[in-house]
Amino acid sequence: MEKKFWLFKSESLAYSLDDLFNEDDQTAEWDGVRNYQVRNFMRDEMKVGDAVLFYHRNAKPTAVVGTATLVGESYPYVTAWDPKAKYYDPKASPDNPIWLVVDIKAHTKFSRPVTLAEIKGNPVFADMLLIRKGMRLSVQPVSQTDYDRIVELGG
DNA sequence: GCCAACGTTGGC
DNA sequence: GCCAACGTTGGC
Repeated sequence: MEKKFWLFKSESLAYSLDDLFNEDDQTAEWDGVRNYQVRNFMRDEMKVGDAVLFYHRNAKPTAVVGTATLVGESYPYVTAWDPKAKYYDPKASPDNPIWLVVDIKAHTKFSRPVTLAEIKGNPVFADMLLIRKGMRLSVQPVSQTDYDRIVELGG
């Protein structure tokens, strides 16, 4: 299966790339997805070894700050049907989990953030979903070309 | 904190 | 199946 490339948006105040590096094995469950398009990406397209750009929103500045790696395929978010769960969804059930999670492992921290302003200002990134209509997707595919460019800029 | 853009829900 | 109301995202 061909390797794919993604951009994961994180609320940096709630969960930053440093937090991910501080986890055991630098690995964490990416939960809280509540968008069907993103769910379908997770279900249908994410594979072990896919590469992830880690993006901080609500940071100063908003920027891609490093990379991570998908360490497993998606699996049901089993606590969604538990009323006490952080991301409780009354429509979820063991027969119909609805929502999925994936595990990602921190890979690199850029020597400098690649800011949204920089990406917007550079015509080579004009096709990125990040700055287009799909801006609101919290997880989105990126092309290998754009991935490589951003990694090169970030060092 | 504001608010525009977009997704989801629910009445009909 | 339409679409208005409502909720969420996310840049600023």
